[in-house]
Amino acid sequence: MPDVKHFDPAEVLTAVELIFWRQGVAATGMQDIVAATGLSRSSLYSSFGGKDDLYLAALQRYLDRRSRPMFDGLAADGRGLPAIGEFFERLIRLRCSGDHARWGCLVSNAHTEGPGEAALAVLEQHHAGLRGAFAAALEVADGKDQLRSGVDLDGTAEMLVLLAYAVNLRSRSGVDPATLRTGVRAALQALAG
Amino acid sequence: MPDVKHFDPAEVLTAVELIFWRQGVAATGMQDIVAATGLSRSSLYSSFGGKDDLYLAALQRYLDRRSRPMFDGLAADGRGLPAIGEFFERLIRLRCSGDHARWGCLVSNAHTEGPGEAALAVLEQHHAGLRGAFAAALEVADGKDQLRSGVDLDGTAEMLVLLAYAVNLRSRSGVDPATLRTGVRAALQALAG
DNA sequence: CTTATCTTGGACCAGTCGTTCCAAGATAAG
DNA sequence: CTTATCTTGGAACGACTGGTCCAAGATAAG
Repeated sequence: MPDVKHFDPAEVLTAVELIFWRQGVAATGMQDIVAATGLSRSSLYSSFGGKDDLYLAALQRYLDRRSRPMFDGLAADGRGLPAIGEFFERLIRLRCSGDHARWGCLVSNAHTEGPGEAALAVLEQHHAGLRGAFAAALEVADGKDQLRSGVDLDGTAEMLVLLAYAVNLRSRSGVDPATLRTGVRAALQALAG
Repeated sequence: MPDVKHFDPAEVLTAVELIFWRQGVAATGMQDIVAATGLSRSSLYSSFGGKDDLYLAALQRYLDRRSRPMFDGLAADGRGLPAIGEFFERLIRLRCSGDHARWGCLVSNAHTEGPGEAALAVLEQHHAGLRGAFAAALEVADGKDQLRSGVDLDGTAEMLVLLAYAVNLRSRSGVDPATLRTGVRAALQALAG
């Protein structure tokens, strides 16, 4: 008897994710979302709730569909240090060129958007996921004797996560990707000795 | 003949700097600035221009009065690696405790505020200043044989800058300062070998 | 086709945005 | 004190904010 939705929720959330990613939450009005999705306010509010709910859903979706696959790829890569190098290489390319150049990372950007409790939980998921992936790659590297002796694996995983955040942040300023590469390379060389 | 200003512009700019620093540009209304400074809109607009001009002035002031002294202190510190370690120690303490805990760094935060040309120029000044300070400290460290052989000084300076940005960013999530310290310490240990 | 139920477009809400403007107040030279 | 000039408080501006509401439209079971 009832009517059914005239749109695909997943598709809509992707559009929302993109607009928040590029512009940030504060700079994005519901009007922009209406325009970007083609939906009316009624449909948006009845299906997703208000702006904050929309943002949270976009954040979670970004983590699940964009970040997590990268993390999993890194964790599953059995090469050790080269896997970490390639991760950063891909990250820098992603952040500085292509469709999303200079957008940074939606989750990193969220740090400066005055995230609420729920958003902070997503940040924590993101951090733990990336740190875990680095830790896995470092353990492999250690097993393959790719690391200098005496390297603190936990601390180094944390350091690499920080480096990734910085790449995300700095990419929004339009920094030269070569500059980012020199920084990352210096970190990895210091580990390999 | 003319009247004179009934306030101290420097004092007002400090209040503006604090509010932008804590809340971000987008989340701060002119009303907030009126309340924080005690001035009326007329005085604000006639003396400083609009919101964007105020932000730019606050950004520049932050760089000159807060960042630059830290940079200069680091560059002038003759101890080499320990100077870098203490810089990060002070940074983490500043970002995670005290009056400005969880505020991050106004310049780092600016990356996600859709900075215009003028603001980007300040970001560049900031980056160059911090990088120069790290480079100076690294050169001292190298002269004192505190560094492993084969360390790329330029790349390492860039890496340390990235680390500082990440500390600033992550501090806004309320991260445990001890976690930040382990990451920083891992980076420095990798340099010292 | 009827009917019950959900969705949808778009008008509409009060509140806030950054900004402008002007009369009233303050100032100091003459 | 007069007067010229600048500053100041506060009202007002149109545009836009996130959010609500309801009549009209779409849907599919009976």
